[in-house]
Amino acid sequence: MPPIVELEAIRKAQILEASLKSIATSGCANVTMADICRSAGLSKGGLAHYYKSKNELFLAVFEEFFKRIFVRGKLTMAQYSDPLDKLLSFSWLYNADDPDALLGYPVLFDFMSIAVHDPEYRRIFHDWVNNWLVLLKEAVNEGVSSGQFKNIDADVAARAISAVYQGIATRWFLAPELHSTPWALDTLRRAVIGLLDSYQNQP
Amino acid sequence: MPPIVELEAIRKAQILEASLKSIATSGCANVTMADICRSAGLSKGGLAHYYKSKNELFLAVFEEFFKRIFVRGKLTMAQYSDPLDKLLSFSWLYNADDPDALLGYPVLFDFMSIAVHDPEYRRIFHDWVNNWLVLLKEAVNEGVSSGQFKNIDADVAARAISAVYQGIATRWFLAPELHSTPWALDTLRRAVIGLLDSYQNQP
DNA sequence: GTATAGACCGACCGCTCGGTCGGATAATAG
DNA sequence: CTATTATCCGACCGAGCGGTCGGTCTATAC
Repeated sequence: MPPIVELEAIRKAQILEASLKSIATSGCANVTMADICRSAGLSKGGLAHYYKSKNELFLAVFEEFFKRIFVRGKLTMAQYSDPLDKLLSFSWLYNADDPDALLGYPVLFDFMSIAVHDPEYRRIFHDWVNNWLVLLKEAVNEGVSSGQFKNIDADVAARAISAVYQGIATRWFLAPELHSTPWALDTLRRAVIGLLDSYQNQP
Repeated sequence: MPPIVELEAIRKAQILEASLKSIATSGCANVTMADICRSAGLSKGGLAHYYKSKNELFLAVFEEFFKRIFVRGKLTMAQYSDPLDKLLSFSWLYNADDPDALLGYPVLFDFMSIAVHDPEYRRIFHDWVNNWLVLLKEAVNEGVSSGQFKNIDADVAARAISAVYQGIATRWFLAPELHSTPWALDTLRRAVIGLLDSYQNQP
């Protein structure tokens, strides 16, 4: 019997954290179970006790990661009351000193490249994006209710804003020599405001 | 001695095309040399005669692919005379029936996930993006010269437009249930126009 | 004719990695 | 105390892969 009741939860958290770091450092294709064991401070058998296969482990890692990032985004957004501020509240995604960003992008790029060929991964991506869309949609609708935004289809606008975030992020992270953080923040703001204006003026 | 003088060029093209298809189908991490040999109609030794290692082959595949896509974009853009039309001329990127798009996105996602961990891949990505930026910049500058656009920093605007293309593309390809082609085209247009307006009104 | 060299083949080698399995340890149950 | 069960270890297995290498074939050179 386990000496600690929550041992399983603790171990799984250890393993997931170690896996996340390993994946972010080396990339999914290069990470071995041995790497993760070393990073987690467990043996092969010990790890196998909690996750039966590499695929099962990786799926858990990605789900956990997406959940974490989403929760953070939700909390950050909740700190703002103005709808536009809410829509622009994800600027920590373009902060080179942010540990979530530094870990997150390598993991996200790896994830997407697998999702191209794996329906289960694509489903996770779909659900994750959908969560963001719901969040953004709420902010847009707040603006519509308050009269700050007019005649905006919140669905369409949320999709657009979310996609812009992702595009800027991709460039900012993979080609930083060409895309500075100030550029990213300025572009985000202009694009979001430009889109909102567009929806209001040409519904 | 070779019976055909350009045999090497022909074989290399065969191999690159076969590799591209294999990568797009299975993903870099899953493609084996044996797969590519089968697809190219060559033996292992025959392939090794032209490309010494898997890494060398893959680098050649990606360079060739990026070149091809860029050339197409350049030619397509040249068919338009209006600067705004030029900036919006890459809509074939959101055409689900386009073979370049269908092959291209899997390859691009794979490439980016490798680029995260490989400086040489990142350099190739950097150069590729830069080519697009030059192209877009020219179009913006045409608009500035003609007076159609005013007070626009072509550098900044080109980066923004290019990033928006990429963001929409990512969503459109990986979560098509949430992001239809009409949405992609409409969002692209609104974002580009919105950005141009923003730069003109708040330089 | 013979010699030479490019083009290509495919069996083989060596290595890596994911997964397994018998066993050790320790805490609890009875 | 013994029996049981969760936890964890690490040696081992087997499959798959990239790359090699001796050999074959063919066309050119002489």
